Amino acid sequence: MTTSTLSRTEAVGPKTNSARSINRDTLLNAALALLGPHRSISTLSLREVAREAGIAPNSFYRHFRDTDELAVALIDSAGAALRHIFTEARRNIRPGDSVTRMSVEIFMAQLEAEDQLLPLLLREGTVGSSGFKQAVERQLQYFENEIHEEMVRLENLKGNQLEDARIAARAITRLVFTMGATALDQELSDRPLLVEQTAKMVRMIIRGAQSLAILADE
Amino acid sequence: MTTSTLSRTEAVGPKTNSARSINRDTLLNAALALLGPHRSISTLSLREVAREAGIAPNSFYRHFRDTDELAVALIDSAGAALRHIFTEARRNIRPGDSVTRMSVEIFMAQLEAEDQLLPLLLREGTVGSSGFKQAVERQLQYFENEIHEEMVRLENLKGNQLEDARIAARAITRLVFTMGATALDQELSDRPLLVEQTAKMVRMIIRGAQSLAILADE
DNA sequence: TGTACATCAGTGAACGCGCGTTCACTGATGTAC
DNA sequence: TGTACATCAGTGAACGCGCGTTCACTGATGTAC
Repeated sequence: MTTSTLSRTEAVGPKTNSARSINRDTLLNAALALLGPHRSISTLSLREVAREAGIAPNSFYRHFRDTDELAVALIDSAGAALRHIFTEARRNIRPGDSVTRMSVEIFMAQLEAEDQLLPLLLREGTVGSSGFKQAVERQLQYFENEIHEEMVRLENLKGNQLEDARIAARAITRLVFTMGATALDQELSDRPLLVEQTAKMVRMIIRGAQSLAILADE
Repeated sequence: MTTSTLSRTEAVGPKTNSARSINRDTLLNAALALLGPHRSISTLSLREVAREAGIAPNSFYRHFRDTDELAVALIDSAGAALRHIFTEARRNIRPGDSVTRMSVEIFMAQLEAEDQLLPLLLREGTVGSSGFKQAVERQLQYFENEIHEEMVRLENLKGNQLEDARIAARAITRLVFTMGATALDQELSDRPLLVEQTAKMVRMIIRGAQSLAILADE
């Protein structure tokens, strides 16, 4: 996982050539530092990122073919961060409402992460080159699979059936990320409300999926 | 509502000065023509739009202060298109599943509209200037209100209660637009499946909201 | 341990380009007397 | 109906700027003999 604040040209001395201190991560962090609610990945310029990273513009090419390749790498980093959060969430699962819990955990992680990694996944997923979009879809797929797996596991225990658990998982995925992206634009004081709302939405979907499954059984 | 193909400089003769044929709509349509799945509003340049519209770059300023103002106008057009679709959908409502029906109607309208108006509402809503974002939120709010109203109306008839119908309406809104935006990037042949999935998601939410309401009653 | 060489991440200078914005202008249309 | 004037949507030329990309380069590091 990218840690978002690497040493970045840590005063090895001015103008030290070939200091070997710059690598792909340095550039990714520089890009992250430039992003924000009003700034999307696709508007980042090569020169800008290079400037932020403290290297000459043409040095960028030593690490990435172009800014699109950097964008994809950024998304993959976000995916890694996501995986990390899942692992943590699993560790603290209480039985009963763990899907909701996992989802909300992700939601909150989006809000609290000091880097802007996670929001990229949905906020930016709908615009950009096709390579970039595919990278985003790949990561969302992972989220979806995790949620699905967890739903099936829990519902097997309970003896219920879930109709189209996969569709429910997909709905949850999209909702959580959309709400997360929305929340980032809101006042800090509104966030607890949004967290609660999102949890409710997730519960509705799960409950609805169960209910429809029971109907289908009869 | 913007009709997406106005007469656009309809051969009045070459170089006819002050032909009065160019207006805000002409520029909006030019902008629309440039947009597509890989092109977001925020990347449109003033010169590009002017070129597409067939006017000199500086003439742009006669109609809009800058491209951001044009972006907001575009979103408002999308809102008008949305309202139109709602009116149509209402006209053909069958009792029983009309919220789902309305939602899916919107979803399909997104896919079929030859102009790219509707997708803008969610696809682009998460990036851009704050003025732009607010414009998007305003239009989504309208969608949400319509769905909410319809849910309450129907459920009153049925004698059920809906817990947090507003939250359910919000969830439906976000889902429908996200799925619509996703669908635009997929193969045409995959779309029927996505329509069905989206309908199911909406049903899950409605059903879940009902179910949670009944629980809360007991 | 030395020497020769390949590799690799960095450099400054330069290119042509599209951009947003400004300027002073033109000529058609609408309005007042 | 004429004349004078204001308004308004268009114009071409020019500006300075940041951009992506290229070039030939430098000098440190790693490897072979």
